[in-house]
Amino acid sequence: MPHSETVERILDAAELLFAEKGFAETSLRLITSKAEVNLAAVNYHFGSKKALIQAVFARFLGPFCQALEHELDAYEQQAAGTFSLERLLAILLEQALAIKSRNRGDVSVFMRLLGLAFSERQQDLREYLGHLYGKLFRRYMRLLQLVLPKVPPEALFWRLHFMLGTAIFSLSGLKSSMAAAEQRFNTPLSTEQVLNMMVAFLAAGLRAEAENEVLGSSAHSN
Amino acid sequence: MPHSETVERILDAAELLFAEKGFAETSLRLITSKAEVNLAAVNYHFGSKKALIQAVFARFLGPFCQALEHELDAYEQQAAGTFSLERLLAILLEQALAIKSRNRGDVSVFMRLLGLAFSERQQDLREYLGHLYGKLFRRYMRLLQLVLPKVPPEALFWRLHFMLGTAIFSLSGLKSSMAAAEQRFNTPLSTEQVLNMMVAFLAAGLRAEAENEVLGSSAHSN
DNA sequence: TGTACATCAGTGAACGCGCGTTCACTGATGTAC
DNA sequence: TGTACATCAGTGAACGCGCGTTCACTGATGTAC
Repeated sequence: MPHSETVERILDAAELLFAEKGFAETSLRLITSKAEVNLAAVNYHFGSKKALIQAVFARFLGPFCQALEHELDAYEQQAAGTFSLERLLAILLEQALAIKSRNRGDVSVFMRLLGLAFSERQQDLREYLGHLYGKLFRRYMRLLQLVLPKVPPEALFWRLHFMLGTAIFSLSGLKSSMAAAEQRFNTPLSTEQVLNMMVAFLAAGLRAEAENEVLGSSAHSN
Repeated sequence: MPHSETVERILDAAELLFAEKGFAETSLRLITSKAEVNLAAVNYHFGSKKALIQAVFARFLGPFCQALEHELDAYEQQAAGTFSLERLLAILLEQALAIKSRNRGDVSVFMRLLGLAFSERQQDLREYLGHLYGKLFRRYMRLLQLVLPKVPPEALFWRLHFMLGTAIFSLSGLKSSMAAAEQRFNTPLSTEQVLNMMVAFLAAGLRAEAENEVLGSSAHSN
């Protein structure tokens, strides 16, 4: 998929529209008319709608993972054994935030796309991403474990899932939540302030002492 | 929308298929053939696909909210001023779990539908739900505030969003995550054990001390 | 320098298909007199 | 008890529409000789 202006315009339009409406509800006609490009150009350059979806993900996840990897390298060298959980979380969120300005979008676009990858019926997309970025995911998990030696690996696995949920879900709807918060409390917050709150929330959750059994075991087995 | 066997069969099929594939990718033909019912029956009984979607939500959210309200009543009377955060969270998750056995589904169905309500382009669905269940949501938030007097309301608002994300996201993919965990650690967990871990994670996150500024304020403004 | 050909980004119109919805109709059940 | 009519759940076939994809084609640019 080499570069031409048409290719870039299609990717730009598709990225925004997918984030806004999901894959199924975004037609090629909508994408090409927003991109001011011929309808047939998508199939000419990408082959199919499915391949366009993968190209959209490759274009924004590639730089994100590269930058994250680079930041982790730098931090590992500099911090040399004295990692901070908060800093590790902040690095992750900062990279998500950095993607936004690169793509003239806001974080929600990035996070909504990530959310789609998990929630939509795109099994092959998930496999494709897992194959490309699984290594980085495992590296991040290893770093977290290093910082949280007292948390058993099984618990860490689940807490990482909980954390993913918080990040993807809350940042997907960040704009509308910020509007709701401002209307309610009359004090506008910056994205950075919200992310700082999120880091505090996640760090405390990840550090939690071992759980009690609070659910009634009367509960309904699976 | 009174009761007839046909109506129930349509709702059952639609509930499962919507949870599995989303709204746009679930056609009426698919629903009616799974329900073994005539194609025209959906429009006959519900009027439109959109109205069917709302009916699906009303059917499972109604009982859920009623049960939750009832449990909160009981707990408020019994605990009389000595609430526990963990118990409050457990009550919420127990009700989600109870819905599952009522509907012969598993929790994922319930949570995936909830997730759809937040993520799909169904603005009127969200308004409809907000109107019906906003009161209960605010009651729950008030109870949380009571248990967490040291957390400022603004922070609690955000932490509640973070918590929603964890619950909806992780429980949506619960089955596949549990399979992945079992493959990785060779020790099968029950749904209740996962939920206990989630309560511990959320309780610690909700209780977190005030946040530090860990994000570089070099960051890109919104 | 000129001509023939290959390459390739892009186009316009059409393809068949599955979609949500509509409509005239059926057949069973209940009600009025 | 019998007949006429109303109601209503359900049906089969068709409607127009928007979808992703295909295809023959154009026109500009580069290459070979």
